[in-house]
Amino acid sequence: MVVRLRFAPSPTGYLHVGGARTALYNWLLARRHQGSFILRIEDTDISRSTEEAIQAIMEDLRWLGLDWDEGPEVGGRHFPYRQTGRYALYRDAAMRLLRDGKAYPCFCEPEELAERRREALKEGRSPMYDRRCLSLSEAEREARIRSGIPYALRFLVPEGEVTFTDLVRGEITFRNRDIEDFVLLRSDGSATYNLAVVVDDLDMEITHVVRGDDHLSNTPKQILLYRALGAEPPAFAHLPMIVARDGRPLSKRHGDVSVGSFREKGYLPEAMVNFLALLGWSLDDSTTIMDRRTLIENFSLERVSSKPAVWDEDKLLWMNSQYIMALGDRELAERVFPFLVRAGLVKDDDQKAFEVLLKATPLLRERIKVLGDAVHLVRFLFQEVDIEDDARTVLEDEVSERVLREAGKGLLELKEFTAPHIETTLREMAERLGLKPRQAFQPIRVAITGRKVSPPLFESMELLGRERCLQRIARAMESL
RNA sequence: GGCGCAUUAGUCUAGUUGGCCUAGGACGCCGCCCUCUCAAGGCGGAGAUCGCGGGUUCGAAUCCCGCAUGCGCUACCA
Repeated sequence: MVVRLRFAPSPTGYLHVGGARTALYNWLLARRHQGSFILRIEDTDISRSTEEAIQAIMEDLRWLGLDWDEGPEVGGRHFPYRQTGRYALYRDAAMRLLRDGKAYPCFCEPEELAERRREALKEGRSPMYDRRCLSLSEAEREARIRSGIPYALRFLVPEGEVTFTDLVRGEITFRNRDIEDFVLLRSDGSATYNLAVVVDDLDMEITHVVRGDDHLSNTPKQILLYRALGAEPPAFAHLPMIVARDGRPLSKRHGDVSVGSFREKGYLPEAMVNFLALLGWSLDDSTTIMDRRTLIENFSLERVSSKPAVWDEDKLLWMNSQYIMALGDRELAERVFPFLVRAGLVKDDDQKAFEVLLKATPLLRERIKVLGDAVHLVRFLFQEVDIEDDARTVLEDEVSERVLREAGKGLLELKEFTAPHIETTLREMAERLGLKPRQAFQPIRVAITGRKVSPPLFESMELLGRERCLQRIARAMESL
């Protein structure tokens, strides 16, 4: 069997990490079994859906490397891939159910229903729809329809129960009497979510529905719909939610968890994918770093955990640093460069600046966890320094002036201005002055980079060049 | 209120059919080494009576029952 999986976000906002993981698992499964991965936009809620959100979601998916075989911008046999425009399909299905006596019109007004719900809840009863419109006589029903009273279409939930095997959690049973006659078509004629997904998944021949845990309770309704439409339901798998440390669902309160924000901070998509994959799934008892290929070859729903995963940004950060360390010089420089541009340190097309960055890359690699970290580490290479306040105290030490003066002299006389020579000279100087390396080098570091923390001093100096090093040392002395 | 799902260290998890678990790996944390700062790296360490209470069994994190807690659904939202 050719598997077909889909990711069906509703474009009411950006893509967050939970959605990204759902998309990833679907994609992984599709790739693993040489099936299709479909992107479908669930914009039935027109008032909350935006075009920007659709674009942003697609951009984030592409950044993660989750390409879709069918969907917006790539097309496919089941066009269109957003629910707006598929109304006819939903209506046809609904009308078929109505004709078959599996659905019925409901004339109750929303306000009235809400009121009844409140009452039921207050009295401790289940707030289920009481089916009052089901008992309307045929004549009465006709009369109301003819007089133009707006009505919704409700699904007539049959008796019995629904049992299905969730690929993650096993067998689950719901009693139909706990399910109310839910609305299929709103009184304005639009389809509700439960009708739309079923019709779409059916039409798009989806074989596996892999989605968040929050849809588990919707599943029996959808299975009932499949049966009523005379179709076989797909396989279902419900992923545990991703929650914050306090155990609550991730939300804005817990910081920015949009995929885009991680991209902007300088996380690598491959690290993101690796980390996301491990949030609820594991290969074995010890493997943590896995490339895309390994993921594809090994991913399976059987090894998906059923308990909620806590979003642990510390671990993501560590993982990102692992991926950064594995990058080659040029590759890393190319990825870092745009961050320098954005920080205003260099111009987009500054080839010379890129070459400088490329040479600095080996000094950076083990010192940054996200690409954005590079900015403050290499700033001194592209900008005159402004000595930071807490670095100032280093210069206030009484030995500083002597160190800077001697260093300046030594460097001036240096034949070759390269890291090894600089190091030899400065170490000799330190010894001459009876100073520990740290005492001798910190003032120089501050003078050169403006900060107490920097890439290795001697290499940094070589990169900067003798001229500018001497200038900075002189300037630091003046400021004393 | 009803229904459903979940419960191994601060965190991600391993633990597929009960014994090889004196519960394994990773992040984080602590200490030492290395060292021009910061990292990276090396070595070592603390941290879980497997939510609680019963039961089945020679033997349970693993099976059964109950309870508690958390989360989800219970919309003419998705």
